[in-house]
Order: sequence, then structure tokens, then C-alpha cells
Amino acid sequence: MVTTTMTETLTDSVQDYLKVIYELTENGEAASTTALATRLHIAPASATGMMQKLASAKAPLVEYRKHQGVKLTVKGKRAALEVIRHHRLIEAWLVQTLGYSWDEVHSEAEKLEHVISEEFEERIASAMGNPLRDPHGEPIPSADLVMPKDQGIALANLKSNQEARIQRVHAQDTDFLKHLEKLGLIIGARVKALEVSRYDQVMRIQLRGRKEAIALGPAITNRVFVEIL
Amino acid sequence: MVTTTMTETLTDSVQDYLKVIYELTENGEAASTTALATRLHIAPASATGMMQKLASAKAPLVEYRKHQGVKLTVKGKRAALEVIRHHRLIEAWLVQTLGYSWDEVHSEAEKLEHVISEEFEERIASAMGNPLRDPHGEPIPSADLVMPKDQGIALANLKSNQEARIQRVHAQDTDFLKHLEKLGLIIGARVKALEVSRYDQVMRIQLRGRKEAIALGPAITNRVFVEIL
DNA sequence: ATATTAATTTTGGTATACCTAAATTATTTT
DNA sequence: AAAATAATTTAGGTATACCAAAATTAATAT
Repeated sequence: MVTTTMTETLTDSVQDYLKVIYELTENGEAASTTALATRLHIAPASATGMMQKLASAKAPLVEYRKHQGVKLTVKGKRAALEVIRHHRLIEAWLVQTLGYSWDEVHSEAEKLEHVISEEFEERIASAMGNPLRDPHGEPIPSADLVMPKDQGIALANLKSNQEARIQRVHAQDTDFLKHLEKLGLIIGARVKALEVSRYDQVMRIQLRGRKEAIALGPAITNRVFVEIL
Repeated sequence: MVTTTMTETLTDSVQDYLKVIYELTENGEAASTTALATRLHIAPASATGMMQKLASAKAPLVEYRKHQGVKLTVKGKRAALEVIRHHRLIEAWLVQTLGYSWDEVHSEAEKLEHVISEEFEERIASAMGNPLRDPHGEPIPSADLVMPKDQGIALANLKSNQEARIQRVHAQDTDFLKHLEKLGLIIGARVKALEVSRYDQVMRIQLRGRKEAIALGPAITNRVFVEIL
């Protein structure tokens, strides 16, 4: 008996859709076509068209009801996690073996993630000792496509005088990441919340023994996560 | 004054065309659209259409006269060498840092060559100490896009009792390369021509102290090159 | 409940890069 | 120099993935 691994090939574009749907539906809610369009920098109409197509395939990647948004099917989720695993392994490996910095790796990984083979994935993963997180602290799905559960809490939710360690920065913008690095806000750094002033939307924290003030705008609030010590 | 590096982006498909045209025109002759089609596994008509398009651009990549074939313009040659440099650096690097064997690297490199940045090219090149040849002994164009001249001669042209070293194998087929490796016919191996029998198209050579017979078919004749000792 | 506004979907189009079949041009043979 | 053959080119068509504008549907406010 022969097992056909029939790994059908998805276009780069479809892989990008799946990746974004995965992120938008992590909270359990369906993703709207508009939200998809925004994230992918395409017109809403394009997203709608693609969802109709993906949902009407013989073995659909998404479940889609008009005006209700999309969710991934089991198959779609597997495909999305495969791409995310590629992306994060590549980022880790660009940093570890080619000396890239964490603010440079995203765009390179965006391109490479679509073209590497399973062989390549396996080789870089084992060369790095099967890392669990990428350079931004994002969890890397395992080879059998399980996403590790992440128990970090948002930096912005720390109470005064709580101490924690920076675990994950959910961002890819080069300048923003460079900015955080300059502050000392890097993965693994120890941080202590000093004062959380909800009036002026500023949080004062202690980093490498120095006081820093960070604005609690959308840039930070849902992007920096910590592990309480 | 600002220098705009206007590196326009070519599609993967166009890059593949240029690479093939480069190889077909290394002998100085123009490449026919049919030859292009054969190498690229497309219909002759598709090659013709693409040549018309590339030749009629504002700054054309090829020079094309109907029924006379195509040649690269200076601009086209630069673009072709850039892709070839990417391909060969990637092959070298897959072998050196990820333990790939020489018969596995071609297809992976075919995909990666189109998506890596100049930054990436530079990093892997310097990580390897700017290698001059890829794992098949093919010369790697320099960073300023000059192809090193290669003085090897065909293995099939060795005279009886001449000794040489295997310098370059111009092939990408996995099984063929595995076959050569099994014979001991690998880059750098020392070889001595014993008898060149033009009757039965067989050449007898000595490799690692053992006698081997190789058929002088199209598979070998223009594919294995040596440096005479 | 109706009107207004916002979100979504449909429609008709674009560009790329391929294809097959028919027509043309070039080359070779007689 | 014709005729036959081979190579090339043109013409018309496909699929993917995008777009803008119009039409529709859903949500919100009066």
C-alpha cells in the first residue's frame, strides 16, 4: 500500500490569505473580508472574491458565509500553520546564522516562506535545535503543526511594581522594532512597572536600571507581552 | 544629488528566460526561440511572445530579430548574471551550511534565487568567504557581475594517459549526479584517461585507482570538464 | 418603521504568462 | 526553381489575481 502525501501547492497569495485569517481568528471570531483586505493591502472586493473561491473548492480551506466573515477549515488551519512555521523558522535562522537583526528579518522571511521545501524546513529547524520561538518571541508551530499556547500578558496590563520579563513583541515594522531596541525593550529583558497613568496614557517602566516612559497607544498596547516573574 | 538605484523588478519567469538565454549564447551565437522553449518547457509560441515583449521595452533586455534569434543586451546580461550568481551562491551555501548533497541543491536554488535580497546575497557570500565556484564546479559571477573565465577542457577530449582533475560538471539531474558520485567522479577527483575508444563510444578512465568505463553519449560529452595536471 | 450610513458583494475590467491551432517564413531536397 | 519539410510567428483563448465602480445587504439612528 502506497501513501500518497498529495500536498497540493497553494499560491503565495493564498498562503498569505490563510496566514492573515489565522491571526484574525485566533480570538475565535470570524474574520471579515474588509479586515482581510486591510491587512493584505488589497481592495475589499478582491478579498470577497478569493473567499468565495476558496470556500467553494472540493476540499475547502475556509468556511465562509456572506456578511458573516470567514474561518479556516481544519485543512486551512494546517496550511496556515505550515506557512507560519516556515516564516518563524526562517526569521530565527536569519538571525542566528547570518547575523540579521530582529528588525530586518520580516520582509526577507515573507518572501522565503513561500518557496522553501519541507526538506529545507527540517534542515534549518534541526540545525537550530528545533527552536520554540522566533526572534520576536513568537511561538513556532511544531513540525506536526501544533501552535504552542502562549501565557504571556500584555505589558500594558502590568500593575505598579510588578516585575516581568519581555516575552514577545508582535510587530514587524523596522523602525518600531529599532525604537524598542533602543529603549532596551528586547526579548528576555527584565522590566518593572513603575506607574501606569491612564490619564495621559503613559506607562513608566524600569529597564536595565533606567526609567523609561512609553506611550500606551495602539503601537504598544497589544504588541508587547511579558511573563510575570 | 541623489542616485536612484532603480533596480526594476523582473518576474521569476523573465529571470528564467534571461538565465537560459545567457547559457545558450555563451558560444557567441544567438539563441533561437525554439531552443528557449525547449529549455524552459514551454511552447515555442510562448517564447516568441516573450522575446517580442522584452525586445520592445524602453530599455530592452534582449535584442531580437525574427527568425534570427535573441541575444542579451548589456542590461539583460547584467540581470542574467545576477540570477546566476544568486543560484550558485545558494547552491554552495546549501551544501556548506545545511549539509545538502550536490545532487539535491538545484531545485531548491531554482526557487530561492528569485526571492533573495542583495543583502542576503552579500551575507551568504561573505559567510562563505566569497567562493569562486559552486558545488558542481561552476564559476560564480563576482559581486560586480563579471563571470570568471573557465579554462577547463572536456573530459572526453583527454588523450590517452593524460592526467587531470575534475573541475566542473554541467548538470542538474539528481540521478545523473548521484551516478557520477558513485563512480567517484566528483569535483576535485583525480582522473587518468586510459583508452578513448571512438568505435564503441566508450572512454576508459582511472578513478581512485580503479578502472571505470564511461559512455561518451550526450550525457557526459559536454558536461564533464577537467583541468589538466 | 423608515431613513441614513456603513459594510459587503457583484459586475465588468486589467495585466501576466501561458496554451493550441493556423498561418507564415525559412531551409532543404529533388 | 519548385515542392516539401521544418521552424517560427500570429491569432485567439485560458487561468490567476488583482482593481474600481455600482448594486446590494446589514446595521444604526431617528
